[in-house]
Amino acid sequence: MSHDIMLTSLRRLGLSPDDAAAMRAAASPERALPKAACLTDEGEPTEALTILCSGVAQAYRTVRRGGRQTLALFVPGDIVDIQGFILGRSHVSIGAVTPISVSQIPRARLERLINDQPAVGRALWQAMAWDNTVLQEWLVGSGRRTSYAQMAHLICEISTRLKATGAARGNRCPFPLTQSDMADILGLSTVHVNRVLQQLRAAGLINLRGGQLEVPDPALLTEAAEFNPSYLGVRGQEIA
Amino acid sequence: MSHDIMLTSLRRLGLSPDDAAAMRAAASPERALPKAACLTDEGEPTEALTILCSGVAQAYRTVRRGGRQTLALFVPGDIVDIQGFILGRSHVSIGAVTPISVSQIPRARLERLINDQPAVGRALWQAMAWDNTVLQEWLVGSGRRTSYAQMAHLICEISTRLKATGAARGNRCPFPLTQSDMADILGLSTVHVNRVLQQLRAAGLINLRGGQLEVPDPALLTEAAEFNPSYLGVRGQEIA
DNA sequence: CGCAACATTGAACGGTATCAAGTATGGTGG
DNA sequence: CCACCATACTTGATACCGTTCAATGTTGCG
Repeated sequence: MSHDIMLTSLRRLGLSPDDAAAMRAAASPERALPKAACLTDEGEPTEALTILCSGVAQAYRTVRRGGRQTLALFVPGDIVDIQGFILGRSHVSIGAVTPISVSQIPRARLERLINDQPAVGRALWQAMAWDNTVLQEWLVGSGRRTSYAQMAHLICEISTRLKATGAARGNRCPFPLTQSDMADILGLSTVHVNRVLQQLRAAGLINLRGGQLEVPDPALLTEAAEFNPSYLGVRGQEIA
Repeated sequence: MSHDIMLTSLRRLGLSPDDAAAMRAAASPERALPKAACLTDEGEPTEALTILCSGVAQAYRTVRRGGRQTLALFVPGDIVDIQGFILGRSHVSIGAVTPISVSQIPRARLERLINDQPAVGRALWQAMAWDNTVLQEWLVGSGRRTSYAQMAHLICEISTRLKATGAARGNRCPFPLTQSDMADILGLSTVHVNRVLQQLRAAGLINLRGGQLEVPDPALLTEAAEFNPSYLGVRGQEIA
């Protein structure tokens, strides 16, 4: 089932059915990791391309004072740390936010594939460019948005990306992050996250409870978040 | 002279002499733009790859409330907005911080080059990955560093990158940013930038005056900035 | 049932923005 | 050579947003 997610998301990167199938064929069986597990550490050589099959993962950097900064979130179907693959060494740590399962393509096999099928390299290059637009959007949020808009934006982004994997019913979707996860991700205190969520609830923008998110009026939330899904590229598109 | 900067920096991306020369040959003559000029606007199709030959440029996104957020800085030799090239459309605006001059390679010619010489595409892909590490570092700064460390970090980054273009004598180098430029880039008020710079001066870390930066003890500044130049990749390496 | 994780609340502190002047510095026309 | 102006830089007072510390409530699970 989650192997299908891998194929679907590769196809959505613009790969032909053959190329996507070739990549899936090169991938190892799924491996499960518990919540908070660390997949790779900052500075390690990257010997494989990792694809997230289930759960939520994050890329982060640790900082002397003040713990760590989340740099990217990954939902099922996402390729994790393409940058580490192309540079040969990861500049970020990868951790599991929830329990996850991943599949990997060894470097040698992927390099051969890229060499034989230039479209594969091109698709990965583009995927990295989209990762970059997401990072830019986060920097805009961190630098120029109120915590209120940032929270709204995070909720929009996560729910949009999760919906694209097919994990939604109507205007409800699972929301796997706890308040402390969000605090960690946005660099806010858990206390403040709690208060901002209450504001969002009071404004009628969200209904978040027990891992389930309901957005009564998506247009209103989008407005408050200054959210424009175009930066998500292929990730913003629903699965047919 | 600045055409040499282009060749040098292409070589530093890992391109062979032939590939670098081919790219230089494909590039248009330099075009000059005044300070504050806008090279491309958010959302425009990207029909060429742009290389900065002189001056300082920035990529930024405009935000409803609160002006704009700088997402990248470019110094001579840098390729501007590779992401826009690969995605076909720029998601950021490019502006001149100081007067600049640029040279461009039309999309069609570059696509042909990438097709014929896979190493060219690979080098651009890697260059984009390094852009990504810089962006990550900025997000870390924005999210987890004090304005004091952020300022110190910006100064380290800019001076390191400028030095790599050969624009330094001993521990002095030109520093082309005004205090309001820095405020704009870091998302601080000019007032606060001024105060933080005074702290840095008082601590004996920098000597900044009239567009010239002196760093009495680089190790001290690096320490205060939590600056580790490894994230700059090839940009951090001095020209031999 | 009891524990652990998650969520909520209040009070006080601090960093940074904002507003509002004031002080160099350098270039330009008379 | 000087008066003038624009740009860059500096300074002080005040307000607000988000943190920190310290509890307290709530939920779900073994």
